[in-house]
Amino acid sequence: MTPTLERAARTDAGLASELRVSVMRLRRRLAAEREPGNELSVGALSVLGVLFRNGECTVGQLADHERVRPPSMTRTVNCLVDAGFVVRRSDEHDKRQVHISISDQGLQTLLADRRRRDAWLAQRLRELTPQQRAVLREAAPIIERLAST
Amino acid sequence: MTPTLERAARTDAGLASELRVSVMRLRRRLAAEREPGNELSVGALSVLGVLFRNGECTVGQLADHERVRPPSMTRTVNCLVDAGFVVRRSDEHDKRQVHISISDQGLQTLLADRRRRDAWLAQRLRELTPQQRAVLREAAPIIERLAST
DNA sequence: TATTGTTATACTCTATAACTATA
DNA sequence: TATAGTTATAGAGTATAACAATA
Repeated sequence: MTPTLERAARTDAGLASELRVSVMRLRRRLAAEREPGNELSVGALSVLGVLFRNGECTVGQLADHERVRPPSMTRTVNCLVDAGFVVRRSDEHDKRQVHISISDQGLQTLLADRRRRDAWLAQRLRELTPQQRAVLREAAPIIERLAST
Repeated sequence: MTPTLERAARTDAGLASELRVSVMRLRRRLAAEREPGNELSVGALSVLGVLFRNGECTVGQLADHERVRPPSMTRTVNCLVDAGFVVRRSDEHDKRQVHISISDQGLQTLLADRRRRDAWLAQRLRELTPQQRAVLREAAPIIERLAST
């Protein structure tokens, strides 16, 4: 069908190119799925997820985990604090550090919001074959690993 | 190892969540790989790729293909025209339409730039096992399809 | 001096709304 | 009236540089 693309994908560079473009497009599509009036950005939701899974983190740890610069994470955390979804706590021993943890309200919002945000993608996934879903199930952690290198 | 996550990924909603976050992170990591002084944005490169593969397109077709709004595509095309990488051509029959095609300079830049841009990801891919690369080779077109639904 | 986080500022990419020209 | 594209403007998310507080 598309011999040039298929051949290209067999090389590392061709696969890199294909994967890069497809990831770019899906991310853009996902970002466009935000519902009107939704106060949580994609990045903020991701931070809530980290706090939920890993527990309390410092701003620096969150920045490293999300692969953004500290000022960007400060801004995201400010939004979450203003919304009452996380709480700041100063470290007793090293007063430079600020610990962030998810609040009850943040947890409830995370779960509800995640369900809502994932609805679009989950519906698209349901339209795939079980084999295709199995491929993505294997691919997701590999992509995650690529991103965290 | 991570029983909660693995269990979650077996449901469509869990897979959606995992895939969404990993795609977000990889995209951000890729965007950060832009070399200093590089005049081509990720979106502009993608447009050059479309023109290379599909030949001449209208602005509207490019906007649809890249899933952006017409004004965004106009801006991207303007950058490419200014750089001499594409050329505009008015339709003879319907003067509202503008056809865009890649120039020789654009093609050379596309190929060189793609090699350079993919270098980081290709290196990461080389660090994977052949099995993992095979999974990604299967996953890329599925992800592309998810994005274009 | 080095580290942690914040503030100030600017850049990139995208969107919506309003507009022009053409059909 | 409807369509293709552009211009004007705004918003979201990110970055770098400079700064404050603490170690």
